[in-house]
Amino acid sequence: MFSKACEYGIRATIYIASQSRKERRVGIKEIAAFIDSPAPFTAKILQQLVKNRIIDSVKGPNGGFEIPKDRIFQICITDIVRAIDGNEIFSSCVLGLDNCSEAMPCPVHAEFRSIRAELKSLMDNTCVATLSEDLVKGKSFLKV
Amino acid sequence: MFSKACEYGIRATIYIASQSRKERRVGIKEIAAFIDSPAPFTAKILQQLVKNRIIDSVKGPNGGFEIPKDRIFQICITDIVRAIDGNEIFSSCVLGLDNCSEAMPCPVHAEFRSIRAELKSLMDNTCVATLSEDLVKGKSFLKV
DNA sequence: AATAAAAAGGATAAAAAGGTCTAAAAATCT
DNA sequence: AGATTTTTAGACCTTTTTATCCTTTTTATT
Repeated sequence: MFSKACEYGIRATIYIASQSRKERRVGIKEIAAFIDSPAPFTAKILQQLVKNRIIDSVKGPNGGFEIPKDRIFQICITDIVRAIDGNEIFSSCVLGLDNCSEAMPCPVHAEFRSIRAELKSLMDNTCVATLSEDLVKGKSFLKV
Repeated sequence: MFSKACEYGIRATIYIASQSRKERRVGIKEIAAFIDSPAPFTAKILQQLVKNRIIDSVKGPNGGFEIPKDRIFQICITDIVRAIDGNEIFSSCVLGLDNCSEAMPCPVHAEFRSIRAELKSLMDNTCVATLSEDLVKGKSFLKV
């Protein structure tokens, strides 16, 4: 469904959010260890998230990544996916046709219409605040 | 969502089914031209589908690929996807965790539970007969 | 029997995704 | 100011996916 990069990106964002709730900035090594991902690769992905204004970074001693507290309520899964995998997952044809549309639909176009809308809606309405809250409470996990 | 191989596999199966309805066997070149896919690569994918008893092949002059008429009602999208991409799409964690489960869920596990079930149900209940019928009637398309 | 037509199989190549490494830049602390 | 810590940036490597090509096998037709 998502690329590896996107999976790591979502997991990292949720972890950073969980720590930002406690006013803690976290470094790349800590993030990679907590979400069980390759550190250098994860660093690359976080750079993309910084450029897309999803997370903030601070260099130097006591630096790291963080998310302003109010912003964790605004960031939804869609934002992270768009920043890393782009818009294709929402817009492209299930069977890979270049110009699939209501006027010239692929054979499964109608069948997938509503489920794709549901998926989009789900991702639009699931914010990082909720996801990180569950993590903090020990109700969800980011590795194993 | 699906690999390129799987997209071609589904498109090819629908086209073969549409011709099998008319008792026509079709060769790889015709299939690739109709669904606008690379012929040698598509041939490889069809081999997998033959091994998985989704389609039949006949060698020699007037040979090609076909699907017994009654079988087009039994083949669903799930069958094709399983034969090519395997079961991961149905079973693996959205965020890539190895042991994501109800007991140790990833942060989006609950959110995606019902939509994944819907997706599975949709794919289980969409058969090649319906899809090829729409194609024959000119209501759906397999290229451009 | 010879020929031609078609899929099957295997080796190879190109492109994309996934992942690593090192040097540079920025910020803090002493 | 200098040393240290941390992100940033870019080049590089590896694996997987996508795609091609050539030979072999099978079958039908003449």
